Amino acid sequence: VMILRSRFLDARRKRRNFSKQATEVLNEYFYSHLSNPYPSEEAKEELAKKGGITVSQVSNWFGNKRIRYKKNMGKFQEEANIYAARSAGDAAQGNQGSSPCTPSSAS
Amino acid sequence: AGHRENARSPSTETSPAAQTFDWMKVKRNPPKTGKAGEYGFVGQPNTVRTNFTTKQLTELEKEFHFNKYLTRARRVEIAASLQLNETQVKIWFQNRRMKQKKREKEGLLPISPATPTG
DNA sequence: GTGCTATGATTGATCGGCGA
DNA sequence: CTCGCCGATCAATCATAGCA
Repeated sequence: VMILRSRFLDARRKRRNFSKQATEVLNEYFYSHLSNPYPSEEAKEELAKKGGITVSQVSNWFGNKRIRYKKNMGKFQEEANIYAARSAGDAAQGNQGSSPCTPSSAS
Repeated sequence: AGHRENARSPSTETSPAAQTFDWMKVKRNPPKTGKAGEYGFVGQPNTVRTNFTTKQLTELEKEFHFNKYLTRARRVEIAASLQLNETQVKIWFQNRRMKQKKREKEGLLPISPATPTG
């Protein structure tokens, strides 16, 4: 390696942390669907809108979150508890029957 | 489309907050990029993501501008020219196309979500 | 001003589904 | 049945932000 790495370093890498609001919405969904944190395209759009970020950013967030969560589950137990308590009563844990929860606010 | 798993680990249920769901156990097979002619043995899985050189990327991009899709013949030429696998060239073009699509999509409505009566 | 962790973005390559 | 493409995702890494 050495060398060559001096790419102009695409300014793209320039990033800024998401707002508290965005993180809140994302984490809420993630832990509310910890059994299957794979939001559909629609759900992503909804989350993007609520968090004031783009759909791609939502996808990136979930991608990173999933990988990092399973790589260090212990590190997220705290967060898991916090958000789990907030939604307490959603499709999250040993929920096989899956309730017909469809709070999709119809306009 | 994607995974549809939802199984939970049979054991380890003492923790109420987080079991071990199936998606957490998902593991990807190691890359079979059988990279040869560089180091080590030939045909030995690299097990690591290949790092394309600037030259290779430049050539690939140039070709991409020429045509978004490759023909078998063209692919063989490029692969040999850049010393890459045909599969790598194929995959690169696929990822490239997806990237283009994403770019077009983003530079279209991220600024004006048209939110009437928010 | 230095060192480490947290986090968003990038990207080569994989997975499953489709169609030719 | 094989092969390329698409869409989504994985997994490793880059580069920066944030904190002590």
